[in-house]
Amino acid sequence: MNVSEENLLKSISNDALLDLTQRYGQSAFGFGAGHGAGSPGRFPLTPATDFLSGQTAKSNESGGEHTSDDEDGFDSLESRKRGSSFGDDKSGGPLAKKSKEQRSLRLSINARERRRMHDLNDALDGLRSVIPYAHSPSVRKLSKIATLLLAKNYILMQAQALEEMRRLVAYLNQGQTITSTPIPTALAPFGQAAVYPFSGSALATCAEKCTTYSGTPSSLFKHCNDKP
DNA sequence: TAGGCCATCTGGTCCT
DNA sequence: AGGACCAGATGGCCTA
Repeated sequence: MNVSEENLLKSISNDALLDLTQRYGQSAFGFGAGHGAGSPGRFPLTPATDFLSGQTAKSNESGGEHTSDDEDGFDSLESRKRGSSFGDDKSGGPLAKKSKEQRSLRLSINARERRRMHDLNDALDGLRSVIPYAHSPSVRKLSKIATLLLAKNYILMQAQALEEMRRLVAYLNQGQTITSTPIPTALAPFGQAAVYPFSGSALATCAEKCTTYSGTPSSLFKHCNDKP
């Protein structure tokens, strides 16, 4: 990851991500063959506890199974569907001038790269399956960038919740009880409020969030209709 | 139709 | 040398 990408990720806040993911609930599932009529609508964030059950997505071991069409360079469905002229020696592509040996090498490299990207996408699918957003056929799949940003957000949320939990346990270990003694203000935010600073979290306006996180790249706020 | 997202190809660079 | 990784280019599909 280069520096600019890292800065981009660092600049994304919790709420920017919530908005970002909500944006993806407004249109039909839109990925490859999955395109189709879907009922528009926002997908609600599911409670974090739903994602703490220890469930893990199918592992994405590199070197896993691959379809045979990865091996020949031009038999993949996508390649044929695209009708790309890349490497098409019959249409005068870049490989037309190269020897049979060079072409074979190029096809091998292409297949390897394709396989690598498929592994990467499998890993992203695995990530999508364990981060908190509605997984439904009628809900559009998170984009790659949204997946990464939401995952980062989720990790930060979990880390913060864990810290709050530790503080609560430490407090209780001092001989206090929740029922007899009000929880100190410092511990009160344990839970959603700790990671969602806006009052009435679900009611926070886009403008409020955009203003608060003005450092967020504007491209991630394209959905915001009331941006200041 | 423009813009977003994606898959694929390609050449370069780095590592083993 | 071969493989992994990366970024740029290209074109297809979909949505607003």
